[in-house]
Amino acid sequence: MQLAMNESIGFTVYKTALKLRTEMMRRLKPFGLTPEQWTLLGCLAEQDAITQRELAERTFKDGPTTTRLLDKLVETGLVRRDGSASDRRSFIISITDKGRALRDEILPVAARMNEDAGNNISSDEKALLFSLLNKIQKNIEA
Amino acid sequence: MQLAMNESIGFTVYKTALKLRTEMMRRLKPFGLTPEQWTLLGCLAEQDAITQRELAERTFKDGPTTTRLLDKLVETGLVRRDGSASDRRSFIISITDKGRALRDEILPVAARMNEDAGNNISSDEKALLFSLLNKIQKNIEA
DNA sequence: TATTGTTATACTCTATAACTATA
DNA sequence: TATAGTTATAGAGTATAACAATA
Repeated sequence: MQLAMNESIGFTVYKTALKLRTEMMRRLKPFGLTPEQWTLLGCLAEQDAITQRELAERTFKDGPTTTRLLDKLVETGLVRRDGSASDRRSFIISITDKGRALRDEILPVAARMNEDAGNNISSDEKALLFSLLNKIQKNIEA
Repeated sequence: MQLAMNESIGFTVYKTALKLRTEMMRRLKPFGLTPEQWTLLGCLAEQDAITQRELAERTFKDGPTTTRLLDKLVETGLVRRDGSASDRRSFIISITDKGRALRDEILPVAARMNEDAGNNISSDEKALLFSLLNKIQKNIEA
């Protein structure tokens, strides 16, 4: 099975993802954020004032996960939930000044993480890696 | 951030891993196994009668996680925990006949999953993908 | 002293389904 | 009917620590 597992795309990708997440979690710990919370915060820093649903789609998270992650970010004052004027079912999610400041602090850490993960991997190889991973995702959705 | 997220190795690998796991979970549901339980069962089918510690190392799971997963597999009668004769601290983990039968049933499903995920990806590309993912893991460990 | 494995705590995230409120 | 979001439940992972039994 050692052989078969190492030939499994799912197992190999999953194992790599867990290691990456664990290391990112370690590096984000001083900032009090998890990798997933950071994904939302980083997304909002680029695209502010979007609905919860749109945020969920952009970060590829499902409804309940987004609700819980946002609860935490609101609780720590990094993000704001405002009722939508046009649709009273919706919330408009915005990043606060505190959230933006924290994001600016974390940005170099995230960049460094990406550099470390991609050490000794050429730009061409990285491009191919992204393209293959995207192809795999599309294969699964099909 | 849309841009930055798609340039992030961690985010892209993680997202791919989640999609793969979700689909695998769906396919394993009729057999009553989760992807992680399947990993243990498949490993044992190839390498029977190993210690719990060795199983954990082969599947890259930590102690508490392995304990919990094995509890479930023992409970459903797919796996056996026997005390080791040579080291009375250890358990020898074996797959039962029921476990082996289930494994034989699932094997083609797992193979099909791997084929589907790797659709339209050449052998050379797959080899490169595995090599890059392994390089990333080593980068993180360093 | 070190190792094997268990137990416990406290979080985190994901998937799914059921639910409320609104469109 | 469909959609936005919440809540509840269950499985999985991480981190940490403490612990018993054995080497």
